[in-house]
Amino acid sequence: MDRPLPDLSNLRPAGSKRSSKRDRILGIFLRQEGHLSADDLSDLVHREDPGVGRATVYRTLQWMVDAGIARKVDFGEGRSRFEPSYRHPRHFHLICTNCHRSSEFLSSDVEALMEEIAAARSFATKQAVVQIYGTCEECRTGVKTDTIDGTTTEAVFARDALRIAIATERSGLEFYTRATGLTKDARGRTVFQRLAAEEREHLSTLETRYRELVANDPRLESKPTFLFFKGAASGLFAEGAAKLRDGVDDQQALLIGIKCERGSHKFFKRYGERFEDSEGKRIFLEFADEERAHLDLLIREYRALIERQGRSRPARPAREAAAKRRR
Amino acid sequence: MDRPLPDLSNLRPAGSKRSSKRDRILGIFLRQEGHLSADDLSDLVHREDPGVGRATVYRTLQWMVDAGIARKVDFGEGRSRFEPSYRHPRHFHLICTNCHRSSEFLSSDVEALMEEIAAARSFATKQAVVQIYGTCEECRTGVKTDTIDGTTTEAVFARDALRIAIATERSGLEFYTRATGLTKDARGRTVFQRLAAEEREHLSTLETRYRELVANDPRLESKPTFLFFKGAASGLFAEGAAKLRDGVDDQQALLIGIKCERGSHKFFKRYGERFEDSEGKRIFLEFADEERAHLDLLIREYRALIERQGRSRPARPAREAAAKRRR
DNA sequence: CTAGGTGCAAATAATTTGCAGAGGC
DNA sequence: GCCTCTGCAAATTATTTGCACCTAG
Repeated sequence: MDRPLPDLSNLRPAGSKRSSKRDRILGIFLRQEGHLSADDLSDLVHREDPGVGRATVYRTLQWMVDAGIARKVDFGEGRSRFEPSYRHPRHFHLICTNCHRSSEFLSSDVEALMEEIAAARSFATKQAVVQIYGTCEECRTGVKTDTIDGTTTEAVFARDALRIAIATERSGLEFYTRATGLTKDARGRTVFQRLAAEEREHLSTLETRYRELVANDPRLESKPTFLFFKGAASGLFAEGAAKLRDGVDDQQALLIGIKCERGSHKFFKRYGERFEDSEGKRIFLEFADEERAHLDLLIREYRALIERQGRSRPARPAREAAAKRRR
Repeated sequence: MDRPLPDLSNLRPAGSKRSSKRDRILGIFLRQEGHLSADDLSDLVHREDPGVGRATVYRTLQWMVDAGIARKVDFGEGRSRFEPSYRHPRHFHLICTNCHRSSEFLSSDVEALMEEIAAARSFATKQAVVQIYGTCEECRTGVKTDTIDGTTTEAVFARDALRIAIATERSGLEFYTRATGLTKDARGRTVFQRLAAEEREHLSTLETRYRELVANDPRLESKPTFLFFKGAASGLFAEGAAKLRDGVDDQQALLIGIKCERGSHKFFKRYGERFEDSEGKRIFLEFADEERAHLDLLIREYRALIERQGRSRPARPAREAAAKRRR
């Protein structure tokens, strides 16, 4: 279970020096999993090098937080804990008040709601803390359960990112397949066909990647969900496909496709951007690019259709909206 | 702005005694607004009665938390703060890292998501903490804004409860009005008519109550939203009304109505129950009862319709489901 | 009378700081 | 050589506890 350790050799916050002690503390910190308190870390360091003072550990932790290597978390125990942020997405916590272990999760839905609330209060959010206190399954039933700890978060996050991307692709594929069948205009049909083919191809790429990831660590598949998302993106296409069923003309079909791709692009971009470098981040960002390409294709096609039809009235707002989203 | 102070004379957690000091500390605590630290409170108490030791303040605060009079909150400052829980619903916080003030909010949507997440991890939730750290409007723009503090939370909560109830009633009224127009069966029409009439009546009751509340404190109306809900309940009826527009038969209309009332009842009940005694709580619980009555009426009518039609097949599952929700 | 409640001072516990010496650049 | 880092011990801050005394029930 050795994690690739980051190359932090160039990491040096403003006006700070390297030092062997600091390097050692950092190394030990990154090698640990879970949430260490300053004292925990100090003890660990002492075991390897008794000549390191507690104050230095505190100072180094502060430095790590400033440098973005670590994050301070507070579980209301009257002391701070620290977690590495390298390749470790920002997340929320479920905290067992019985065994004092914590398990991590992320919810795009909760984040979206918090953003809305902050916006409603004109509050500029810097950071959000979500902590659910209670009793974990193991403490209640005695049955050992697969957990997500600091060591596995990254892999589980990548797994969930892939799952979401795959679900979205599937949903998109169905949408475009259906749209192809419905479109009357030959040119429009070609576009939908092309998009369907692309989705199919990406889908198989993603599925292969998923299989590889799981093959790497077979326990991965049974780990609980880390990223909760409630179909934020994949739901869009399902909704779009449902609308197609109600019967729409070519122009409407394109508009629905545009809406889906735009929403999807936005979701994946936003999610990809908020993470530290990680596989999951890369999956989201790559996927966002693809959705973006589809979106551009659809918009181009939509404009062409409008021109051919001479129905330019609805074109203007759509183009403006598209331009706005882009800035 | 004097708040009615609670009658806590009988308040006495297991094996505890009255004492004049404790009463004095409690009184001062309840008279304050905002989130006091133990030291803040200790200083306040000293001003009135210098003969009270800091330790007693700490002990009394602990006692208040045990007795459910106060709640401990931790804003990551390295010390605890306390807020009164009497007539003060559990809530979440927006915390300004600049002026160190905090403002309160509640989101049924966030809570619902957290419940789902906890359930997915088989985690028994005891308490949830949601804190949004950032910069408040006033600190950014310099413009004073209406805020919600400990003193006003209860009134704002009541206002929001009424607003939600009113929105739901409006939405329900529209639903039943439309359903009345659509129903072919005379008896079914009577039921919808009756429900529409009831909604209209309740609506005017609620609106009167809202006007009274606002008349009591004119600043109330401009206070920011405390309870965010995203149409959790009122959205149901809008959805139902949309379905009616697609054309449904009497039986389906009843089923849609049942679904709406059930969702609405559940929402208001759940919300009402989670609060300490307060106007908002009462509004929610009364409203839940009303929705419940409507639900029963609709279910009764649905059964009668099924019997008359001799189409008993779908009746069974619907009744069972209804029975299940009831336990 | 007796189980709590209370003040005071001392104890803990987590974290910070002053200072003199060590070490990176 | 200068500026930062480091250890150590002392200081600070929030909170708890021991103990002798006090008070409500």
